[in-house]
Amino acid sequence: MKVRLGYVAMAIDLKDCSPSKTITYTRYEKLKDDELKLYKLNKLTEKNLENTRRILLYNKSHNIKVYRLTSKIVPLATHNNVIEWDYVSEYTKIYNSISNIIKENNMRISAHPDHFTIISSPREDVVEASIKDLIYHNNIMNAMGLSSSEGKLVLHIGGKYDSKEKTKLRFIDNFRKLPEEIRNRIILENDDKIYNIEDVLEITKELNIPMVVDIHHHWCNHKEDNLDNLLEQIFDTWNNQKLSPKIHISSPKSDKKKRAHADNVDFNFFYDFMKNAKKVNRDFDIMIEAKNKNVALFNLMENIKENENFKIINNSTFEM
DNA sequence: TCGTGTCAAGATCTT
DNA sequence: AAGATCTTGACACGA
Repeated sequence: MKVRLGYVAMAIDLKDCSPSKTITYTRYEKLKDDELKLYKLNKLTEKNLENTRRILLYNKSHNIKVYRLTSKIVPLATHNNVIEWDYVSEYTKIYNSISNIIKENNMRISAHPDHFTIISSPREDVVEASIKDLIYHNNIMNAMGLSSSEGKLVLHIGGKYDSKEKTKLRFIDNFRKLPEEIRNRIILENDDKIYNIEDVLEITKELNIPMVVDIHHHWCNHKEDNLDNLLEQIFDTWNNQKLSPKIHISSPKSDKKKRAHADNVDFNFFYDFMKNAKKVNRDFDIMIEAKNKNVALFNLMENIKENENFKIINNSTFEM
């Protein structure tokens, strides 16, 4: 069973390399005229794309194939009062360069629109804004040459609102109204408070889309502690996909802050899960969601090296 | 240049 | 009905 590790958004040891530089709306508003506003948006976007490119080159040199893009490449991208501008054709060159790095190195690139993007909300304005955000992510992925079968967007189900059951139905209804290209990108994740693995599986099976299980969220929010039965079902949601299954992992920060992410991934937390995964015995990828980002990945690999049950393939890949 | 309050966005709990 | 909290990296601003 071969497993690859990946990380989120930024490499913390790369100096001055944030791919999420931004401007607050308050400050944007204060800028003298549209020309200056546009200039500012352009400069930040260019920098973020360049830094994303640097990170991908870093990943290449460290043999890291799994990476999640930041959602903040284009500042204020979907803000209603910000001038509409073309953040794609302005930078064809750099998008193409990014695309080439991804293709040549066979990288798996995803994105995770943040918690404001909720298609199950009973509020129409929230759903509308969410669709706008999905379109933005889709534009970025297309610009980077990532097809719907490669560039996936991870979403959560949403809040509880009236009831979980009604919300699930609303999710399904609204999902079906989305453009096909976007529907094909969406994969669903269990959350740490409301929608557990069983809830998410119910929806992904109905919509025939993949599920990503977050082990930390599962630990915070579950009916059955045991993953044995569920993991195979979760991995099976990927059967008609080009990509192999993916899971998210992080470990609780402390006893008091169970839901917060720790700096690194606790090896025992990871190992407990891996024993479950071994029973399914299928190749998959792991997204590490720890404060120390890429360094947490390297730290975990160090622990893995010390354990005789694993065989190291390279900096980010191992067999069990 | 360093530290700290604030920031586009939602939802939920408290008051 | 309004405010605090969750969570996050980076801005904004003052010392």
